[in-house]
Amino acid sequence: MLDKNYNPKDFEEKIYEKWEKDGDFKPDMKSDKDAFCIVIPPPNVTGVLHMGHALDDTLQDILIRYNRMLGKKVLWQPGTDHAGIATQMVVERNLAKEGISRHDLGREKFIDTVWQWRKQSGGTICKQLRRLGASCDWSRERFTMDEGLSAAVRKIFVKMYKDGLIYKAKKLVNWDSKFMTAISDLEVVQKETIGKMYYYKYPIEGEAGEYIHIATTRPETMFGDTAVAVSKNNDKLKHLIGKNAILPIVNRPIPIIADDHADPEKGTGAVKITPAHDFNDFEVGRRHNLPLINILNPDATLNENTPFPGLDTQTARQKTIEKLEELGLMEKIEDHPMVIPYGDRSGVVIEPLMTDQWFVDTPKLAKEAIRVVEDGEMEFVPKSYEKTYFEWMRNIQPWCISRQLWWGHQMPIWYAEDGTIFCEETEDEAQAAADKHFGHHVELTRETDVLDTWFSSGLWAFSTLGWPYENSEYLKTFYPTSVLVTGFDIIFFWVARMMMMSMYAMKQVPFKKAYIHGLVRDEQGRKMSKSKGNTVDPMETIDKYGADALRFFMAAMETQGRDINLSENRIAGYRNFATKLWNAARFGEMNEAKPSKDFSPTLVKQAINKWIIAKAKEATLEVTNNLDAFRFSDAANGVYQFVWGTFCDWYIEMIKPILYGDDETAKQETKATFAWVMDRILVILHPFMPFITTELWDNLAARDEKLIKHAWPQDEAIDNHATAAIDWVIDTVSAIRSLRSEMNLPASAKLKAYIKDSSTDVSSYVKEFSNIICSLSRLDSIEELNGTITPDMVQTVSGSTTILLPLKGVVDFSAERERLQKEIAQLDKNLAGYAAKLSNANFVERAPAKVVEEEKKRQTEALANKAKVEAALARIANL
RNA sequence: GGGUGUGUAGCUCAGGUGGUUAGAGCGUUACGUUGACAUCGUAGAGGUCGCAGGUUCGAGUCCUGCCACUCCCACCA
Repeated sequence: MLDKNYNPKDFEEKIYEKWEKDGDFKPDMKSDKDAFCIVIPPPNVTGVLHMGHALDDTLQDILIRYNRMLGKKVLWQPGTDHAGIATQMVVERNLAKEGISRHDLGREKFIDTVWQWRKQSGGTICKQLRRLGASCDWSRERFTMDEGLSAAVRKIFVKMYKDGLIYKAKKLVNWDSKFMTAISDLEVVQKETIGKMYYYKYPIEGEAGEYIHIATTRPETMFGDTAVAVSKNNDKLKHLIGKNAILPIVNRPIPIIADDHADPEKGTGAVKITPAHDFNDFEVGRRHNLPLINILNPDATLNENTPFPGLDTQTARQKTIEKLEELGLMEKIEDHPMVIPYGDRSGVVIEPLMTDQWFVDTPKLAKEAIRVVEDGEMEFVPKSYEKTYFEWMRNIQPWCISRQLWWGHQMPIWYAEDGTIFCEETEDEAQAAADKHFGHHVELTRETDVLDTWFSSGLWAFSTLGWPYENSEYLKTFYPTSVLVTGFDIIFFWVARMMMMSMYAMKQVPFKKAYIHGLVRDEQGRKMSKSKGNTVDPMETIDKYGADALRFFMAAMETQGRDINLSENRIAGYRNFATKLWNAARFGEMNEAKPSKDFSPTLVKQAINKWIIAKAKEATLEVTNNLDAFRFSDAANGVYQFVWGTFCDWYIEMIKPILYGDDETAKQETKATFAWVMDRILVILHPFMPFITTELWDNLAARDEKLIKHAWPQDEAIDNHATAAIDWVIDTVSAIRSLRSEMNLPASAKLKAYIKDSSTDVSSYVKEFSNIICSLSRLDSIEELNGTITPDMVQTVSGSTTILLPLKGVVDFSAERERLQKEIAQLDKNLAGYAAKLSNANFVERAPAKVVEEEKKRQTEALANKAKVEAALARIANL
């Protein structure tokens, strides 16, 4: 017996545990069916589930469950990411609470601490994914720092190094002074701010009283200046080219050079050049062979190349200005809108800094990654994201992969004392290579830098499947994977890197399709963030409304290319939908509608049952087609509409007279049909709402087979002729209900109704369905009009059918006249439209014959209806 | 500066290849406790589809321009 109330808490977790225990998420490797595989975008080990995950993983689970039911060999490969900076940050923060820094511990102990920390709290997000219903094969859970995945990292790294695709270079990189590491371009976020523009002047060497005027937003960097640039087309300033300016405070002469980087229209037309601290200046410096002077320490304080060693940049800036003012060189300070780079994780200002770093030659790797998308080997859904991808890939810069962190994959690089580099997968191999190279034993030291987290994530599609060491059945079976589902915000971080790394390592795309979705925003459409305090915890939502409601919300709201605004109201609405289904199932249970093995939908005799079977098959086809096209909202709304609007609102109401009547044959068939349709609903709803569907499946009958593995119905014949009769009943009932409501006929008023229609079909419908119609529209009786229309009959028209209600004494006829006038006005409006079209020779000649025919039919029908309404009006003219 | 997307009912949004009277949920109005469900039912009100042109027999849908907003990338000495 089902509980009176739908209470997801009672069964969701229990059901999940059973699935997992029974191994239902594992692919049947012996099956000869097609493979279907999704690798999960690995959440950070430090992470907790947020609404973005809830969306991403719901969509994946829908696809996974759908394909599993299609009978494919299905693997959803789960795992987590070690998330270098993020994790190190969290662990360091925890240590800081005890007053310990990572340096107190030393590298090895610190890394141990991270592993310990991962052990105790690393499983949180995977537990939360289980609450959501994610049917991942947890027995294959991977972590980017696992030995297997680390082996993959080492192998690829060495191969790339030997292929010349990884190299070390001294370059200007984005430097994060909080973590004291280089970061990639993508980890820098630009923020608009109102800063200051400082105007001051440098004296010209040997020309007393002559100055060159400078404008800068960062005066403190002047100690790193090694030139001033002026455009050779700058008539006002070009005479200074070739002379020297004297850098004030430090009194160092620097050349005034000609370079087009200096735009005569901007600032003062003269630009101070600081090659070691500005990306543009670096290029200018290279063109002119300028020396580089580094003025910063790794923590972004000024160094001993400046008069202010140890001061942070802000303080040094003030000091510099004071000095310039003392020297009488400061001219003015203006507000200036500008964009300042910040570290996306650290939140501190990013400094361009000259350091030795390791790079991947991404411009080279991008070529194949671009080609396979051009050739359609990998498709973006929606397709428009291709453009974003191409745009970025075609302008890609070398990727800085070295991080001066501790938590991550230490690079497999060893240095001999003379600096010779040996890159091998193991220390022994490196040693052997070094010894051979030098002809004798040499001491090696290992590179301390670790790799950017995204390096190992880039291998995720094949490293999780066992590459390179396991001779993996899984790799053979599931690679390339079927589809990747992820947010547009990590196309560059991850999708692009996976494409490049996979094409390089595997010579095959990592996934055949990439489904890209938007962001989950708050109710007002604002981005959710902890700092704004507008985040909603999916776990709380699940506690309150059930996982099924949250999942269905995500599916129903997911339309391609748009963000989703979270709406608690709407989630509650989908909880109500689950309640509705629950109660429909209870209705079946109370009426002993049990699924029967002998039942075949093709043998059904009664129109009502034929009708619902055809509708159920239509709904199935709709869901199937939409899921195949990744149209999640259309798929979800299709089931929703069928369950609530068709099955509950019409079918259940229509079969009540049968179930409470005494035609045993009809009753039995109806019960069996009900059960069949209920089962069908559970099947097609299962990918969206796995919990309630399973709970009902298991409770409504003894089953041979689990719902999660039940076959998805395919290639069904739909009897399109089976629906006409019941569609007519629905139209008729709707028309009568409207009429009753518009005329304010009390619900208690039991009425007689007459039907007038020339069609012989309708004659038989009236007899066959009179009890259904009466029950649904609260009539005493309904029959064909036998005789003439009496003046007190109020009429309404539906299609070719005229419905007449004798209402003498029940109704205010002036209101009825008004209603009929309104109806005539509406018909006139439509008729004018039809006439305009049909009298247009162009339309009649050029539109397809079918369209013209339809238009004529509509016109004829409207004319007939108008005549009827006018007649009705005439009849009651004097009442 | 380069690129992308969006603008449809009070609100949040659907409307693959142009073709009935433009849909849903929520909200709202009226009625209703009828033997699954008030987490409900029935009926209704509510839209010049951002603006202006164009293509077409026919445009919410295609094209051009404009307005407003979103996001991404680059850069601003």
